[in-house]
Amino acid sequence: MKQRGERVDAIYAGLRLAILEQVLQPGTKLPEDTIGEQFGASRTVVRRALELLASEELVDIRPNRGATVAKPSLEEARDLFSVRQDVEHLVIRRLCGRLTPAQVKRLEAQIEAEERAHREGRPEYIRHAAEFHLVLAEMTGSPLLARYMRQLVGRSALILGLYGRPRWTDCSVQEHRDLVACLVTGDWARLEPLMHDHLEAVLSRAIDTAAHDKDRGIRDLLAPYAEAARSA
Amino acid sequence: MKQRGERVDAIYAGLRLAILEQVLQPGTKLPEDTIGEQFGASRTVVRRALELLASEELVDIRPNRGATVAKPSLEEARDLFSVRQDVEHLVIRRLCGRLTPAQVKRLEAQIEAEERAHREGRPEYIRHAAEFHLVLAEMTGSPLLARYMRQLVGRSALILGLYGRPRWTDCSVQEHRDLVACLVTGDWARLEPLMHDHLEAVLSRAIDTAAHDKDRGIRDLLAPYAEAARSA
DNA sequence: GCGGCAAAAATCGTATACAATTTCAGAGAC
DNA sequence: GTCTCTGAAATTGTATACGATTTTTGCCGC
Repeated sequence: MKQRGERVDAIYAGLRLAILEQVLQPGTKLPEDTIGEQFGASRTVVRRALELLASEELVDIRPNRGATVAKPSLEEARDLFSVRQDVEHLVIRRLCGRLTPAQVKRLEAQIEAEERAHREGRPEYIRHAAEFHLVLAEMTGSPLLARYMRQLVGRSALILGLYGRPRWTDCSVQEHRDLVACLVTGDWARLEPLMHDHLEAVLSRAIDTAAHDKDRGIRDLLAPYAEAARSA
Repeated sequence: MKQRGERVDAIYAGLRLAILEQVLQPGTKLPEDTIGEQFGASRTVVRRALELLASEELVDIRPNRGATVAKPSLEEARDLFSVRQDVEHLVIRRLCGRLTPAQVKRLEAQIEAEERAHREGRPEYIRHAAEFHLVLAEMTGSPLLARYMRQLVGRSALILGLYGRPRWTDCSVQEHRDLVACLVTGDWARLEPLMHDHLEAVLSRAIDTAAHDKDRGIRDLLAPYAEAARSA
């Protein structure tokens, strides 16, 4: 028997990817039996994987009612994005003007991969774009910051899948290039608003339009009742 | 049978407290059987509790070798403290000049409890002092920031227990009062260095003296060998 | 048809069983 | 005395069993 927690990791990674790629959509039930059957593992292992995902808030476990893919509210989304803004700010403050040549090369390679996928229409470009931010965090040399960023990026992806518009990363590639350029030259004055606007464009715009749509939706739903009340 | 994860929480909370109060010291082995016996629960439940603690990095789980109370290295300690500095900075930036009267009252009560415990020589004053920072984070209204702070504060306590000097919170009470005063008046210029120095005094000083001691320890250990080499 | 209710099915929470791995103690070689 | 090796004990990782809870189903009165 494979002893180590290798199995847990496999299921964890599989589910995580499925969630982030929106194969498993928010709200989907995740019964332990079914998943275990799929992966050829017992509930014990599946349970552990689900608990790991819950600790990243990618799945929601409610006592006695099982796990579902997390479905963050707009409020939670806004909280997440505001914290992410702050943490990304910390990251670039630590990196600005301090990148080694090797790091710059790594970042350029990352952007390269992103651009290629984007040009060829492959959907991985989203993952590459997200990874860019994770790589930045890792370059701070702070395991904690990297850990936080990993969670933040993961949850951001989930939320964008929920509320976002399809065209949410149109100009990501160029913006990432600009970010690296400023990081290299240490141009903090330009870097700071660049990152802020970049994230704002990708994240907040998505949920703001979602919020607008939601309001409109409610208004539409209420319209008939209002009319009835008026004519009564 | 009690169905809900209530049992897990009980064991989790119990172990967490024991670790933070240094009843269980870093490095201590935490066998699932023994703990289960103590709490009257099966390994399944204990395991889950240990995994929760591991996700906060209060215990260290190594595959097939069981769990031990975490024993962060000096490097990890420095990383933690630098991130904590940054996160505390985010917290006060969000709160400065925005506290409601109710919040101020809550903070004063917290400091009151801390002072009383301190004056009466009860060791809970450490917990109260730590809680002060957690309460601040919760007041931002950001569940994420609060979560991060909870982890950071917990791990800080663990590390201080490991490396800290006993007199580490001598002036905590007064400093906390000053912090609240600045938060109320919105005196950012004074607040920012106040918080920074407060944390620096409590956290970094502890590990810096530890690092110094450690170097001295190594030198002492090497002294005989050096002497032998010299006389050879 | 259609809400309400009871029984069945599905699913979860915990305990226990067993195999795999690690740890430890003691015997034997040197 | 110290080192190494071997087998037993301790401990973990996973599977399975079973009671408890939730969800679904099917039946009934209306």
